[in-house]
Formats: sequence, C-alpha cells, structure tokens
Amino acid sequence: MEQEEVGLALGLSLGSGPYQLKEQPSPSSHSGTLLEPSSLSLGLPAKDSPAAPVRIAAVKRELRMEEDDEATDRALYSVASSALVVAPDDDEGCNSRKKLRLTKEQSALLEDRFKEHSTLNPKQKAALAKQLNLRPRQVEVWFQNRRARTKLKQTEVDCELLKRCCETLTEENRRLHRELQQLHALNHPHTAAFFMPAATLSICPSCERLTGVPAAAATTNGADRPKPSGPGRATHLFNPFTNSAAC
DNA sequence: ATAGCTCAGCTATTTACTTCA
DNA sequence: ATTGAAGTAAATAGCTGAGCT
Repeated sequence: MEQEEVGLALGLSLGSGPYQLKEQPSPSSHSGTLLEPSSLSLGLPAKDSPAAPVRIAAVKRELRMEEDDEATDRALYSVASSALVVAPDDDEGCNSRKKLRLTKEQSALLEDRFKEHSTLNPKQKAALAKQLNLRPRQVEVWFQNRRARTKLKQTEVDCELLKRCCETLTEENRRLHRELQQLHALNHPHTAAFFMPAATLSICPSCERLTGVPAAAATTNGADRPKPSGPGRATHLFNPFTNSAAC
C-alpha cells in the first residue's frame, strides 16, 4: 500500500469515525478538540520503539487494513506523523478507544458541577460540554464514572465502619461472657438478669453499661420501644450501623 | 393489562496513559 | 535512560428500571 492509499484509508476511516485527520499546520482552524501531543499521530510510539509494531497492528486493525508489509507500515507512519488527529464535535461513530486526558481546568469545573448536582439533565450536559469544549457524551461519561467513584468511596467507608463495629461487638461479647462467668461464680443476686434472651442484651459503648431491652419491645420496631425511665436505668440502645449509642 | 420501545443510570470491564521503583 | 508493575481514569458493553405508546 502506497502512502497516498494509506492517507486515503486514514482519511476515510477517521473522517467518518471518532477522530478526524487534519493536515498540518492547522491547529487553530480545526473544528474539534485538539488532542494532547502524546495523542497526536494516532498515538504512534517512536518508530523504532518496541511498542511500534504492536501499535501499527492495532491501527491497521482499527482501519481494517489487510496489508501486512513493511511498505504499508512505513506509509502509515509517514501519513500519520504528518497529520494532527482531532476529536470530533459530535457523538457520531465513537468506536475508538483513544483516550482524551482532561486538563486540570476541565476536571476542576466538572468537580464543581458535580458538587452542585451529581446528575445532569440534557440541557446542563450540553451547556457544560460546550463550556469545556468536550462532547456531551464525554461529560456524561465523566459524571457516570464520578458517581461510581463516590459510591465506591462510600462503600469503603461503610465497610470500615462495619469492620470496627464488628470488632467492638466481638470485644463486648467477650467481656459479657467474662462478666457472666464471674457472676455465676459469685452467685450474684443480679445473675437473674442474664437469663433474659441473649438478643435483648447489649452493652452501651459510651458508658459500657449492660443494657436490657424487655423481650416484648425487642421484637418490635423501635417506634414503641420504652423510653429511658430515669438516670442510671439500663435502657441504653446501641445501633451497630452508626456505631453510636442512643443513650 | 401488557408488549415493545427508548432513554438514563448503573456496574463491570477494558484500555490508554501516568507514575514510580 | 529504560522498563515493567501498579495505579488512575476515560471509555465501552451490557443490563435494569422507568416512562411512554
């Protein structure tokens, strides 16, 4: 395949695909988003780098080129390196994996908007895309990924909280067992309290007192639980999901 | 009521790119 | 200076549920 043919293939393929080729020098006149220098020339690595053959093969696959000869590769390099690759303005034919790195300014503005609203309506999306000189789809994807990151972080926080809660409960359980054994050993009159159903007993983590919920109340939701009936009474409730006592 | 369609959002995954040892 | 592993984030594919006809 000669250089002209490669150029035609690139032009045809990229012209209708997600990236368009423009002859240099015309960076100021392009209609799309200029990719960063590392993304120029179809992202081809240095001609003699080990990654070059792999990248060339990928580009040929992308362009559905059948030719497998050195001349085609050379031509591909020659044409691609003499052109600027620009991202398109519309959403048509986005089937390339070429990735645009957002600038600090773009990221900052997106973050600001995300703080205001974690989702965008089509109008907001279009306006933001225009402001950032990105495609609406890119803004949409950014918000999607940002929501996913937020959720992941929250999940990690929740997980850590549950882990600590579990450790606290395990420790309290051990302590209760020890306390029970001591009471049995001493035949303490309050031992009777420990024959309540196990599920109705817990320890208030803030004051470390044994708390007892009447069996009837323990089987219902919190709405009709008895209120504390005075200072020092053992009605402290512990919510394992907030790791805080309701006393 | 329900089947079919569209659309937005989510999740999982891929992959280009960066950073760092 | 180079390289490879690990991390990050943009992009993709596929699924789901809501809303509409």
